[in-house]
Amino acid sequence: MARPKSEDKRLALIDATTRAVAEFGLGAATSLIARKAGVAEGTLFRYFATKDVLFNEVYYHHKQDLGTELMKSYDQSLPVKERARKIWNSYIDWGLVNIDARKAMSQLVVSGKITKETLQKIFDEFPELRQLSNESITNEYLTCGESPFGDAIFFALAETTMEFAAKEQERKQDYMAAGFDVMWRGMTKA
Amino acid sequence: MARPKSEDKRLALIDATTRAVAEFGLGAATSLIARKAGVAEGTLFRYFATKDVLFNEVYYHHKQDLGTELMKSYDQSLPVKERARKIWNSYIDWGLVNIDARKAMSQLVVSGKITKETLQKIFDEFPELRQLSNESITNEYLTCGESPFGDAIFFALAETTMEFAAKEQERKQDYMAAGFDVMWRGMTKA
Amino acid sequence: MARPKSEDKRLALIDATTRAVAEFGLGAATSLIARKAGVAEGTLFRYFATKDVLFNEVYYHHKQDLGTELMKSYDQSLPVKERARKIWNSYIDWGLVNIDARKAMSQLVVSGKITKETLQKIFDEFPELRQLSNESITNEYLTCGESPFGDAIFFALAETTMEFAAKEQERKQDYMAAGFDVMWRGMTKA
Amino acid sequence: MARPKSEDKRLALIDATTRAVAEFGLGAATSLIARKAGVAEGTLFRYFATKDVLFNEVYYHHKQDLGTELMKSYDQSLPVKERARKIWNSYIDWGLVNIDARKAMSQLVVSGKITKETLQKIFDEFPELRQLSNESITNEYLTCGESPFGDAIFFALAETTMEFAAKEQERKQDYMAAGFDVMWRGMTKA
DNA sequence: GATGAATGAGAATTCATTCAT
DNA sequence: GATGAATGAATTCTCATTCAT
Repeated sequence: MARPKSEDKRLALIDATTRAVAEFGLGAATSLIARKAGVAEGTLFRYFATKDVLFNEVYYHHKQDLGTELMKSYDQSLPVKERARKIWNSYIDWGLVNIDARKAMSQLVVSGKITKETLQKIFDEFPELRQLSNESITNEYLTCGESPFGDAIFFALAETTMEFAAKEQERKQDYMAAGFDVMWRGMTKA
Repeated sequence: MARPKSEDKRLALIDATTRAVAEFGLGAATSLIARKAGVAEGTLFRYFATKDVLFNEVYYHHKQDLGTELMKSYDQSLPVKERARKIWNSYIDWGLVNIDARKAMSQLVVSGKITKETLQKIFDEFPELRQLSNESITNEYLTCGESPFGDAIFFALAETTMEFAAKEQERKQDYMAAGFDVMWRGMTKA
Repeated sequence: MARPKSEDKRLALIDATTRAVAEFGLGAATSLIARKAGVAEGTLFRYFATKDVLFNEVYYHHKQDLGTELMKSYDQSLPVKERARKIWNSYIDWGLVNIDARKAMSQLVVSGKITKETLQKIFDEFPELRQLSNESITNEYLTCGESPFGDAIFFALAETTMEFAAKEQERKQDYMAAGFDVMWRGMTKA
Repeated sequence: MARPKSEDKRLALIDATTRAVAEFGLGAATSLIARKAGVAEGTLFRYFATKDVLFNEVYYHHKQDLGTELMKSYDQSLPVKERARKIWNSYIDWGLVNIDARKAMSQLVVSGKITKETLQKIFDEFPELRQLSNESITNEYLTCGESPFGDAIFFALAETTMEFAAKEQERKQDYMAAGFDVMWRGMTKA
């Protein structure tokens, strides 16, 4: 098969990259990453052709992980607001657990190193989640179905909420509720 | 006293850094920056001791510029909502004019290279702006005067709005209004 | 286990450094050293973490070489004076053969770049040689067993002798004998 | 006159260089030296055309200072041995007082940066001192009048003595006497 | 005559990537 | 397939020296 030998090593490299980027930024050396992953310097390049490819795969990996996590909370049977709140809470929780992933990704997004292809792949993968924001948004200034802006706002608010919840974990519940409140009141009509 | 150090060169370097970082990320070489600024490589280091110091000053410069710009729109005599809207609009406008600054800063914030001192200096500089969000926020989950979280949400929403307004400039007014709407409804009571 | 690190390259680098320092002083560029050694610039730093580490290893290498050489002349069965003379002659000879090493080391010793650890390592390595000067020194002003001062004098005289012997190699025997004479008469009683 | 304005500044620069080289080696930056001397960076080069010229003048300055100091102890009326001892003691004392000068000079001598002209100038300046060693040396292996080697040995022993006296100042008298003893016994006949 | 801003050629060191083992 | 030695271009930063003020 095309995929090289060990899936373990692949994951170890992705994990090591996440931690290295969280700690040292995008300038983290590939040799450091390899060391953190417990593999040889050269091995990294057998799994990922270049550092940028590695970065894209790291980004994709975590986004997918997050998406999967959120889907577990997606419950069609719930009323829209409760459906949204469950997703929201899962999102914040994921962020608090995957601190390094969040740090690494915040650098990756703005770096310009994540390709359109990577972004598209993720976009395509969880249509249900996007649908959710479509359902809840009702804003007179935006034509209906203006999902990308709604998505972005949802994420932006969630990111902000996470940041504060991470800093003051004991007030996590407060921030979670307050953030959701802002999001919900902001994005839905009356 | 020989030649005085030139404020022009300082500004040229800050501007060059902004453009270089917007285009190439934080890895942009100091030699490139110096070339863009029209000065010798060594000159850069007479104005900024290290690349990180340069980055901090670039960040500070733009934040201050933004703050000053917003303060021009700050009109105590207006009702709170209109006061907030004027600031909001100025913010979005600033972001659309200073595209490179915005790109550069988004990388700088998450990079971990901006020191606490720099952040504090900016924080201290525009107390009126922070007061504004205090006045408008009324959220049952947040104890009154929870300004930092409110600030952060304001900024996060504005950033998101800018991004979309920048991508589709012809719909700038729509995004501006929609963004403000989300912010206002989200952050104020009823 | 891939290629092993090559002892040849290590030695080539030490040799190249010795020659470069002898010719250009401690300011000799690492790029020049690498070129002289026939390796890439980066390679130098895989063998020696920094230029200073390289310098310490160069110093250690030659001191050890010298010590080993002297030990070959160490003959316990000879009367003390003859034992000392053999060592002395070996020392001068070593210096005349290893001209670059001597030049390089004279710069290294006074540079302050040789660490205490390096000096200690060498000190510990050839106890017999230090014992020799202990045996011969009998000076009424110094308490017996004042070896470090005796050692230093032995070396200082030998260095001086080498210098002159190197400049006028045809009179090497004269300088060798005269130097030893000064040393022996100076350091022993009657 | 040819000499530029202030002799004070000249001396301040020589002194600053001495201290800077003692502390940081020959790599000490000219800007640091200027700062230590309390003058502007550019001023240094109005007094000394290049860094190497500066180094030569520093060397010359201290050697001359030392020579002058020794000449104060030169007393033709004393018997040779006592004449020599007084000089010896002055030498050691000078070294203990001028620690930075000694450190700086030890680096300068071996650096290859001191020109033949500088060395010659000093050589010519104190003929009496060289004569002294001529008078005292009587070594069967060295043809009479072999002054340079005798000089060198005298200096080498004195340097070594200084080093130890500097390290253990409370035993200065012991080292002074022991060093002289070695020198005298070594260099004179019976 | 003094100043210190400006310069740009190097300096040491790093690092993504290649390739012999 | 894995390894890690080797590479050399690129990077940040330094510094002797020049020259406008």
